[in-house]
Amino acid sequence: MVQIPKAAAPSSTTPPLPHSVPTSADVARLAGVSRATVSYVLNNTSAVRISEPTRRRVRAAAEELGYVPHAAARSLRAGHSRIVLMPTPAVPMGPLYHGFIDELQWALGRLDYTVVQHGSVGLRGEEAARAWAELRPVAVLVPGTGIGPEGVAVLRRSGARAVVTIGPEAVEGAHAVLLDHHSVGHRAGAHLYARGRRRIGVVVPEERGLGVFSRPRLEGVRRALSGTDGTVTELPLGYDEESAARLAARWRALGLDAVFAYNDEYAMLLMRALQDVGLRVPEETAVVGADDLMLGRLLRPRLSTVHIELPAGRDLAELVDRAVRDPGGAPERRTVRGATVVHRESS
Amino acid sequence: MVQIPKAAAPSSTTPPLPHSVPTSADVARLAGVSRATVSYVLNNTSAVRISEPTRRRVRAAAEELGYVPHAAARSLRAGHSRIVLMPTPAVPMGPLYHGFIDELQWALGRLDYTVVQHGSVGLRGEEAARAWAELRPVAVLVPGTGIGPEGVAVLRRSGARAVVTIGPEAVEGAHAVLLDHHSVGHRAGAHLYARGRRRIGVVVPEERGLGVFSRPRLEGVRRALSGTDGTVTELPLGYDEESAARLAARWRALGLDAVFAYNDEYAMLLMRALQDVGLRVPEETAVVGADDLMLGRLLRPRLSTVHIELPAGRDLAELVDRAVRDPGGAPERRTVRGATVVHRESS
DNA sequence: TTGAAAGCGATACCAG
DNA sequence: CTGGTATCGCTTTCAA
Repeated sequence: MVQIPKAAAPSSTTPPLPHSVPTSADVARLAGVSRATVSYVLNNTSAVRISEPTRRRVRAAAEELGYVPHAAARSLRAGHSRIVLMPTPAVPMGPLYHGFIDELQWALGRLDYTVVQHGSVGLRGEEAARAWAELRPVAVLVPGTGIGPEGVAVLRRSGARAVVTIGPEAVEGAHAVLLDHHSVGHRAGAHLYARGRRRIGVVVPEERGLGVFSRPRLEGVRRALSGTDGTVTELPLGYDEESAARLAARWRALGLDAVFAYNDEYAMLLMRALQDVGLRVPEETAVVGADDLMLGRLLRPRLSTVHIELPAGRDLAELVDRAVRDPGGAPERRTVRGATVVHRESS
Repeated sequence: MVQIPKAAAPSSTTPPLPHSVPTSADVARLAGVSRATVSYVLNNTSAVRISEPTRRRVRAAAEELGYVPHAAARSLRAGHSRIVLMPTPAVPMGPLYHGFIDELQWALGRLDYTVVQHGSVGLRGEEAARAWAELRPVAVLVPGTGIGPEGVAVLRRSGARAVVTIGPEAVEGAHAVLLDHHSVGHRAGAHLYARGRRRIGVVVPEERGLGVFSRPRLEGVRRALSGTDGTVTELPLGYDEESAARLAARWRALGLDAVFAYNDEYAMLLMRALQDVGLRVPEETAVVGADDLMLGRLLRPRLSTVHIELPAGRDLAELVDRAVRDPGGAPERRTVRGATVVHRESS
């Protein structure tokens, strides 16, 4: 552990500042009052009346010293924090997800929570949960499948009053926002079938970690076509031009008349490659993406897509807040079924 | 402030757990040793030799109770944290930036820092700095222009051993990674001029907050053309199809033969709109983007772009680590000049 | 209206 | 080798 001398010998570049961080005791000393009074004034404690002159002296002293309260000390004393922890997913997420996180963060901020994104490098399961628990968050929002029942238990034991998973499956003991990837695939499959397509390809990204999302989407397409004369073909695809070109090269051999491309970005990649080998979209092959990015509207043909209605950041923030206030409540499971096909020109 | 009873009356759904969080004292009690010994064992303190049987008893007790150390208490005692704070920029950032952040977070994690992203809702300048300072981070990485010299001073006074700004301009007292947007524009301008274009438009996004980046880029184009027979026209553009369509509708009237579109996303938006009104790219109008996203390679014509060489997350992480270990060192200013034109088909 | 003091959880010194 | 104990910065009774 690094040694930090409490007061370094003033270097020549920093003349007059031995530079120890001011505490409330320093403020008290300067204002000529007790630390208690400082606390009362700075927190506007209503249960106690402090004379106006005293208040002014305290505030002035705090200002002069540049006093900033110490969050860790405060929450140690209080016995709880306002930290909402969000592990950063190891998987590269798209713009849809990033937008969602931004909104959520903003909404939680409004409710006076401090959002902490924690990149847990290479830790998994219980080990990761333990690392998160050290921060004693009041709530934990876990995207994807970064946690199991044991992990949830660890967090609850460490005082987390709410654990919410955001992903394809629920976890014992935690609240869950269930992103129904299955229905995303199902909608896409049904749409393509309804438009007369029968031999349907489904892109499965090769990027590791995406399987959690792509598998249920694939499964959804399968389900949509089961019992019909339609067939489903799995198409591994890496997110790069060569991979797409390779796939496009053997496209005619595959004999497919439609493809659900996992999401809009893979769809753009693949559609481009198909057009480059002379395939006509949608005449010879229909293409459907997902996520409804701006991008899709700009393609020619305009990309059909599955619009996914993520929960508003505000709603999720309120779910968290409710769970924190009533930690005894039964785990809420909220399934997001907002998948709808946006039919444009590519299908 | 919310009142949280220390031990809630066990609700009917949670039968046998009054559920107070285990502390090192609990572990000590269960293991039949003192808290000191627990600390020694759990931290593998080498200065002190503890007998193997005792170690086992302590570890077993910790395991049984599900003990997790309390980060706040620890760093309170230690007098410093390993927190690196990164305020989330209020401005919507693109995939380039998100990738950079991910990498940085990962690299800092490897150096055993805890990265905390803090969404400071609506706070600005010194006020924001104060909110950040409450967490007593050992270092603060500020993207964009979220902080001034006073803010830096607040953070340093609160014990931050390194403040690094990542953006277009340096701030007194802080280390700086200078993203040279000026040269991005300059490169684009010079490229277009060299290819015979003379009446050059420059897209300026209407989205608020992007001005910090777009202004220097515009200025760079101006500089590249100053003293030549080329002209520069400022083109406000919102990130939506209508705005692009409006701009495209009056394009011929503008009499431009080239446009630097701020970045690849705006470039795609605009190029699409131009093509939709029958303009040929690049014959009638050349288009250049920036950021070198995958997206650009997929467009037809393939999008020329300015590739921006962001510092590797690893390098920046090392800069932070160095600054933390030697807080007296003079502020490093590292200018990122890695802007190079990638000439494809649209120019 | 203000002050003294206890204590949150963990660590590290100094005795034993 | 192990156990008291002071301490980090802050809040909050309880007394004065």
